Amino acid sequence: MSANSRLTIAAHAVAWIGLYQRQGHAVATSEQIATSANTNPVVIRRLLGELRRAGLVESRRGAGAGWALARDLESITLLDVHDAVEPGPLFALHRSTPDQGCVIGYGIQPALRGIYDGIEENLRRELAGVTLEDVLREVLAAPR
Amino acid sequence: MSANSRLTIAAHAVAWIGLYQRQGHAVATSEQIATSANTNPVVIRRLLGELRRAGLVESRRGAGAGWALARDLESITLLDVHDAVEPGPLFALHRSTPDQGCVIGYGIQPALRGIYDGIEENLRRELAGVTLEDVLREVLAAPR
DNA sequence: GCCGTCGTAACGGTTAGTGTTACGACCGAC
DNA sequence: GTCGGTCGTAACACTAACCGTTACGACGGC
Repeated sequence: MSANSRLTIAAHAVAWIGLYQRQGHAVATSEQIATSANTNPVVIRRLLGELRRAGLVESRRGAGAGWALARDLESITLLDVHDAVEPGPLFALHRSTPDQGCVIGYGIQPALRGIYDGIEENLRRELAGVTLEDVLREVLAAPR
Repeated sequence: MSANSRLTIAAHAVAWIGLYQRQGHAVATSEQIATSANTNPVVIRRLLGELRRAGLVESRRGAGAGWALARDLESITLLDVHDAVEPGPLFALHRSTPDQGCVIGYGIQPALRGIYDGIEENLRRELAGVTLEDVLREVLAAPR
């Protein structure tokens, strides 16, 4: 499947809440975020729910309810968001285990797993090096 | 994203052909490779067809037909295979363009694209650092 | 009690990957 | 020239994931 946009929408939501809070508001609603991201409020609530389980945001219910950051933008990295909304590995191995009687079939999975693990570890380091504060700064730096 | 196994199966096929040729055989059939990878010959032919378009393998038709490497295992990298069988980007942006009247919605796509591009460039460097010769060596190094 | 928002279930549409069948195209062997 | 094995590719069904949408109960400030 072509890549999905879960990380993008989740990062969008977190940056939006962060900026909104800096403007003096206590909470942001899924409706507001959905308007900015041009999607459905339920999509936002689902993603933010996963971020809440990861301890990145908090939600309040009842009247005047909405979402707030649980941590500073500086302490939230793209890796945090990624791990919260993207469970699977980057590359998958065979769907059904290859022929264990074949030399290649026997050794290919350990070999590729080792290679893939190293690559994914590097990817995670990259994602961990970008905070949502960085993202917001670059967003605000866009020329109009 | 639920990862797919196209890169894995394609690398499996290339390594299999490479080893088979070292054992003195001229060509490998999709049937043989499919048996090793525990999948369907058509799946192998489809993937190898993309590798052929990328200039990594060659195919012969008619009787005694099959597949052969077009280049040395040492000169084929995981990046070559990846580019041949995985067209899309790693992370996708918004499906529908965000609200351009919103500060976040306006700047988020350029910001994320820049970040994503840097990460993908690093991923490509990693993949380019692993040859199919490396893969085959690690495959054969598996203890029985 | 009212009303706005979250939380979540349920459903359908879209897309991609995968497995499978089928059949024509091709070509070496004989 | 025929035969038989393999590629090349279309076609279809199945699965899974993501996404959008509707609906409705839960919650809590007012």
